[in-house]
Amino acid sequence: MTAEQFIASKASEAVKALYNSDASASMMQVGVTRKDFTGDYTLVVFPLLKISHAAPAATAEAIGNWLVGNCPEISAFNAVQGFLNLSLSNVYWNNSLKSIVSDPSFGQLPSTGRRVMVEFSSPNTNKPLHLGHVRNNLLGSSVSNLLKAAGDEVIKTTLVNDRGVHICKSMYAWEQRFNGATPESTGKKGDHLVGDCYVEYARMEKENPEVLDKVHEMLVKWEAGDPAVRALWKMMNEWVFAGFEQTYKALGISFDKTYYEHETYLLGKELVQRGLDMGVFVRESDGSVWCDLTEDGLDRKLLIRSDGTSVYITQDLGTAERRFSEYKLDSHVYVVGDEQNYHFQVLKLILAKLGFKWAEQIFHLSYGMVELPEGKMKSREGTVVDADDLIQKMYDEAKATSEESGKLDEMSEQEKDALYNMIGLGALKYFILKVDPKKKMLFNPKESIDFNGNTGPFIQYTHARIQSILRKAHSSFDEFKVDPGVTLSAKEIRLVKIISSYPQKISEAAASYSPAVIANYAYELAKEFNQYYHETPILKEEYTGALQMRLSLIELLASVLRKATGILGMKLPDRM
RNA sequence: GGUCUCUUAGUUCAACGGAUAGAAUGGAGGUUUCCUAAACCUUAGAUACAGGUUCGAUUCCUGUAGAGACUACCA
Repeated sequence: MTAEQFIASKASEAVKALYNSDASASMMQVGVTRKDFTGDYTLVVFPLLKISHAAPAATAEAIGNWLVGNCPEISAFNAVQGFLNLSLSNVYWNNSLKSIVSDPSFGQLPSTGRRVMVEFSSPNTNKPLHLGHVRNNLLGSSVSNLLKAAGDEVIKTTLVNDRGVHICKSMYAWEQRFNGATPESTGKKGDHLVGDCYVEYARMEKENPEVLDKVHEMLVKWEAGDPAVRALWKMMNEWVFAGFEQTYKALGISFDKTYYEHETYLLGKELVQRGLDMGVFVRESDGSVWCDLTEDGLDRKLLIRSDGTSVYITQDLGTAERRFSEYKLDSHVYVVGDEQNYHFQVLKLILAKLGFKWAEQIFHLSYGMVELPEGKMKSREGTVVDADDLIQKMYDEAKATSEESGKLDEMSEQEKDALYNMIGLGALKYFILKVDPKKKMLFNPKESIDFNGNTGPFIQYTHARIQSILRKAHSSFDEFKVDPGVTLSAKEIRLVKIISSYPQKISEAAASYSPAVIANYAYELAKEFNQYYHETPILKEEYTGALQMRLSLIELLASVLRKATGILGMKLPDRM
C-alpha cells in the first residue's frame, strides 16, 4: 500500500468516526505536500465539506486531530485553509525504507494476466531510418518495457512494408542508373544505398514523368511473380534489412515477431466478403467495395478497388483479425504517428461493425511528429536527420566530453568505447522519451543534444557517483542494513518518499502509455539525490547505524534509477 | 470547406480541477584543501485573447486569433 492510499484509508476512518458518514473514494484527495509547507502528505478537505457541514479550516482541524490521536504513524498535522498537511513518523519512514530494500522485485507490478501486442517501427524498405523513426522505435520499445513492468505479457512486433510502388521506384532507379552497385562495392550501408536509389528516382521522375508507367509495370510484374523482378526485389530488400538490423542493434531495439507486408497484403479480403454478407459493406456497380461511415460523422471508406485489388486498410483489418485470434490478445497497441489518427479511427469502427468485440481493445498510441526549426523533415529538401548519423554524432560528443574531463584514464579502450556508446545513446533516448508522446517535439540539429541539466547523462552521472561511494564503503561492509531506531533526516525522508512512489509511477505511466512519466520521475530522483549529496557527506558519518542506513538508501536509489531508466532503454555506468 | 490537435519564461520541456505554475538551458552572480564541478547554491523571467462553469481553472465549456495534421481507387 502506498503512503497516499494509507492516508486516504485512515482519513476515511476519521470521517466515519467524526461524521458517521462514508466518503467516496473520489472525495479522498491525497497528494504530496508542497515544498513550502510542513508535512509529508496533504489531504484536500474541500470535497468533504458536504459531509462535515463545517468550514474548511474547522473540518481539517477535526480530521487532523482524530488522525494524530488514533494513528501512531501520523505524528503531526497543520491545516492551511482547506489543506490538511500530515507528517508521518520516523518509525513509518524507517520501516518503509527497510521493506523496500528487502523487496528484490520492487517496481515489478503483479501480473495482470493481460496479453498485449505492441506494433512499432514498421519501416518502409525504400529509405533509411530517420529521427521520426527513432522516436517511434524508442517509444514502442519503451512502452513494451513499461507494460511488462506493469504486469502485462507483451509481444513486440513490427510490420515491414517491403512491397508496393515505393519499393519499385528504388528498384527501377537502381536498374537504370546504378551500374550494379552493391553495399560491398560502394562501402555503403544497404539501407542508405537503396535510399540513394529512391532519391535518384525522384530526380528521374521530375525529368520525365513517364518513368512512373515503367514503375507500375514493374509492380504488376512483381505481383505476377516475375522471376527477374522478384530477384531484384529480394536482393535490395536484403540490403535494407541488413542495414536496419545494424541500426536496431545500435538503438537496442528488438522484436519478438516480424511480419512482412508481402505476406500479409492479401489478408482482409475474406473479411470484406463477410462484411458484404452482413450488409455493413456495399458493392458499387463498378465492383468497388465501400463502408459507409457517414452516420459516425466520417466519410465513406474504400475497401476494394474497382479492379479488385485491396488497399492499405484492407490489410490492416486482416492482420488485426489474425493477430487477435492467433495470439489470443487482450489488447493491441499500435505505435503510429498522429498523422494516421483518422486511419485508426476508421479501422476500429469498421472492425466493430464486423462484430469484433476486441475492436475497442485496439489502442492507437498516437505520437506527435518530430519537427525541425524550419518545420517538418522533408527528404526531398535534404532536411532529414538520419538515424545512423545522429547516433554516431552522439557517440562523438560523448567521447569529446569524456576526454575533456579526463576521468577515464584507467579504462581500457574497449571499456571507453562502451561508455561513450552508453552516454551518447542515453542522451538521445532521454531527450526523446522525456517528452509526452502525444505532443509534437522539436529537434534543433544546430544545438546538439545537451549533456548537462535535465538530460540522460545527468542521471548516468548521478548513478556513477553513487557507485563510487558504494565501492569505497564496501571496503568496510559486505552489506548494508537499516536498524529500526535510526532517524532519517528531512532530505532522507524525501528520498524515501520519492522512491516509494515508484510503483505508482509505473501504473500511472502504463495507464497513459507514457514513458515520459518515468523519465521525469528518474530525473526528479536524481536531482534530489544530487542535492542530498552536496549537503550530507555520507562516508564521513561516524555513527554506524546512520552510515549504514544512508548506504542502504543510496544503494536502493541507484537500483531504482537503473530500473526506471531501464524502461527507457538506457544503461547506467559505474563510473564516467 | 469539413473533422481533429496544439498554443505555458528568450528557447526546450513539466504541472490526476487544488495552495505562491515547476525544471532545464541561455542571462547575471557565487561554490573545488570536502564521497566525481557532466554537480551544487543565489537571482531575474511565462499560462495567446475574451467570456462562462465553481469554494478553486494552465487544466473543463463557448467564442476569437495563430500553428499543424487529416480529408487518395498512396502506404
